[in-house]
Amino acid sequence: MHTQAVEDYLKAIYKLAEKEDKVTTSLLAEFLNVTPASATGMLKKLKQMNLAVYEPYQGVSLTEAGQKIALEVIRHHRLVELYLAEALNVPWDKVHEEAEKWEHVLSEDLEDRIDAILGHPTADPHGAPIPNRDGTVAMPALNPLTDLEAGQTGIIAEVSDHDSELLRYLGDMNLYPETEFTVLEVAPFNGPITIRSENSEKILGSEVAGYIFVRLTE
Amino acid sequence: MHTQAVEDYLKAIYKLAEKEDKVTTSLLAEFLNVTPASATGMLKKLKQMNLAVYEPYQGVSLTEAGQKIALEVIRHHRLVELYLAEALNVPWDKVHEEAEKWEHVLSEDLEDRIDAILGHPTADPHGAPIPNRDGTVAMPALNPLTDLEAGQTGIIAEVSDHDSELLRYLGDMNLYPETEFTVLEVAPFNGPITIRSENSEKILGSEVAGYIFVRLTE
DNA sequence: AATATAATTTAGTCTATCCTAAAATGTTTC
DNA sequence: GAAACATTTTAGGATAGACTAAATTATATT
Repeated sequence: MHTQAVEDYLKAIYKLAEKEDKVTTSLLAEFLNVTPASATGMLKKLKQMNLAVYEPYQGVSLTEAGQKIALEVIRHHRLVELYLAEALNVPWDKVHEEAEKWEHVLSEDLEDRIDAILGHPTADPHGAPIPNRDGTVAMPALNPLTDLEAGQTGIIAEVSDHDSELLRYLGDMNLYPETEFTVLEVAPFNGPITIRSENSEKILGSEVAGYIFVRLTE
Repeated sequence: MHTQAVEDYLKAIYKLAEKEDKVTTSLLAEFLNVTPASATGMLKKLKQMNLAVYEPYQGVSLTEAGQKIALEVIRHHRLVELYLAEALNVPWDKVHEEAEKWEHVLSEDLEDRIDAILGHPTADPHGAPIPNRDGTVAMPALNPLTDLEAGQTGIIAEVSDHDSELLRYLGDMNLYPETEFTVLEVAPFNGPITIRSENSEKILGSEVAGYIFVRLTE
């Protein structure tokens, strides 16, 4: 087994690599709330363990072995999030924080039991895909809500889970994954976006809208 | 929050103090699978944190603050054990090992949810009492099965949970807590004990019988 | 009471992970 | 292409918790 710090670094590198084209030491350090010097130290160790490809000043990427572990940790995290929400009624703005601790202590046996009880789910409460046991992940192409234009219809697929205040705000408006909506108006200059869902109109600032990712239905 | 090691030591001291009249450094070290030197080091730290009363060569005991933490950890452990058994169908010989990890990451919020879902239970799957939130524990006086004589009737109250092979063995014979039985025969010289429960006769060696604690019914 | 044995503590290392401060390397700008 | 600035690495320390080996203290035996 690897230490929690190793798992956290691998997960962070994986997640950053999804968004950024190059994962730098400082980016990683900021994401994990450590100093760049600490990140450098860990990167050397990950390299030595053959979990990461790293050359000084060149940024990092994961080896196959490293990615496998990262995906396992993410799978644990998202399964736990969903389990907490479904079975223990933990509000969706709190599941991330709890899962952050639980992901490191989940045995494979328990993972299987939770997976089965949940009916082999494919997404966590925020809509993020749950990797399969074999290390594959379905990654549908999604659009940020800010990309849509008036008249378009879609379904909320995923929302960013890092800010629990955002989640509470969205929860108050009943904007959860799988919610259908129609864009009524998009104000210019990054202005607010007005949508209709469940027969009520909601106005979202562009920052919030940028954290919501959707699947277009027409 | 305290470190996991601190919590483990406090729990170990508490548990040992239940059985032994003096908790020595080497006893503690053996229980936790560390060297006596390591235990000495931690005891100094626990003393400094006002969690334990410790004088070199005199053994340890817990302060009120230390006992409170120990009981919280034990409460977490036993609630998790029961939850794993009831909600996730984890076999009773495996719950201890899993709970050993989970007890340290359980938030108070989640503890309350689990407690409520289980209906505020008073005993874990092995019959061990679950401490209350306020730090009180019901400790009924129990007798080891080896103390009974032929003709006596009782109910299994608790079984030792440290050896999972023992648990599997007892499980195979359907000897779980709350099982009623009658002692049919006690062979002399620490010989086997024959009991009848659920209409079948079972013969238990004295070692096994010593790990079973009962409530007399007549 | 003296010695032998057992238990315990001290002293000094080791690993993991973090930190700060300083040095080195890269990048941008003129 | 050289200064100015940003990024990254190196060097040196801190803390937690474990270890081994040696020293100390307690207990048991005669």
